[in-house]
Amino acid sequence: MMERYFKLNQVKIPISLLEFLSNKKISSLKEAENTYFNLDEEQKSLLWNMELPMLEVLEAMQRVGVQVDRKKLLILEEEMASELDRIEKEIAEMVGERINLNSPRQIAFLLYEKLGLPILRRGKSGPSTNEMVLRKLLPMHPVIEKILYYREVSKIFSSYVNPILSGIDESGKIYPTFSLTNTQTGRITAVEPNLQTIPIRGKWGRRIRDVFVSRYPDGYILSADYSQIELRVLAHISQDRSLSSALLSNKDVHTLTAQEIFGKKEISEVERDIAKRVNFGIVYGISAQGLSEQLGVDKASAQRFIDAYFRIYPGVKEFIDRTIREARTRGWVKTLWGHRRYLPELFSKNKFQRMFGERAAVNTIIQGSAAEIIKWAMLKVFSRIRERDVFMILQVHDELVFDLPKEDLEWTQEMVKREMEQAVKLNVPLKVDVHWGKTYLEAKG
DNA sequence: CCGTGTCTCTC
DNA sequence: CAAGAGAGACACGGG
Repeated sequence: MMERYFKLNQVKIPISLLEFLSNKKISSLKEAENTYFNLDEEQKSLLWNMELPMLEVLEAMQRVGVQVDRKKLLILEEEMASELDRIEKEIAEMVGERINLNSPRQIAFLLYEKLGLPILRRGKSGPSTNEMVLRKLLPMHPVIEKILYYREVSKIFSSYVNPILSGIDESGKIYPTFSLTNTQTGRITAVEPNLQTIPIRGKWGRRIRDVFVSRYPDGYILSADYSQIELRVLAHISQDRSLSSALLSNKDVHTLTAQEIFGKKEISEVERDIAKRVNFGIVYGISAQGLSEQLGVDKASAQRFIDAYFRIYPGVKEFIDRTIREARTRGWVKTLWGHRRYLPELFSKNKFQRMFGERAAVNTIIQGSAAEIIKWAMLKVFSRIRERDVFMILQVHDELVFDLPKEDLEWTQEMVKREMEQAVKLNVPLKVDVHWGKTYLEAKG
């Protein structure tokens, strides 16, 4: 699609950016002009100091592309194709017929009609066969395990192996497209391919990461990611004392939350995992319903976890209440640097819609402010690498990825860590972990 | 061909 | 049912 522009003193402003900042669809140049002059000072400052400069950074990243080891990927393609073929035959032998394993409907017929397994959950168009359900059915029939494995392999094969192979140019690179204006929260998105969702767990997923390499013969891929950036933003905005002091002293927040929730010092892996999910839940705008699903416990127990959380972190509770109150009166929320999200859902007749609006209000402030911090960091880092052989190749929400010659390794890791950690000043420190290696897989620690 | 639903991957 | 933000493959049904 052609990008539309609004011209102001020789500067071409993409209309998408005006739409993004004003949360409004713009259909004519006249409307763009009105919208621009109706932006408040904070939003104009965002446009000129953040979004327009970011456009240049993203355009540079798109031109630079990402180097792929084509030979490695071709080997992987063959291995996966024969693996898929093997599983398909095994399943056919087991159940006596060939079915399309990509079809949820055919899977459902096999499991619930033919094999008579219990229906644990229904969707809009029939019984569910999603991963959660299948895991519960695992002990009841040996074919379940194979279906799950088929899905794991075929997902990666069709989403990554084929698209990446067909996207490679003569120099062995792929060129994802980044968008600044696609999300409600200010995050950046990537398409064709979506390199923000490259698998990380599982053996086949790791093999995909292993095909992304440096463009320099002896070069490195370097990855720098913020540690707990959303919790740090939450601590900063809410000013909650326990959360802030935990992050100040670099404690493991999930363990600390677990210690407080369960009221003891020694925390098991399971207990820490529960606390971790509660911490995430807060960032997502928690509900007892949602948390109970995540944890596999009843709603009352989930509610008890939430209550316990708010007793330990009362500042967070106040932040959430204040946010929803303000959102209801103004109809919108804003991030630390002033990006707005309008929330008409808050005034819906539908209860779920209203609750959704409340969760989105909380989440947008946290996720959106974190997105702004990374943008500031990208701008600073970009200005320092623009005359060098170091390339910024990806942004994955809390992570920046670089491709660099061997001799720039020390300079880059030191510079990136400093610029990211000092990008903005919060009430709690920002922490960045840096890893590097010959491939993107190695660069993830 | 296109929209909708399901599923699965990321942060 | 339904925890936030996304991309995208695939099946399927309507046109």
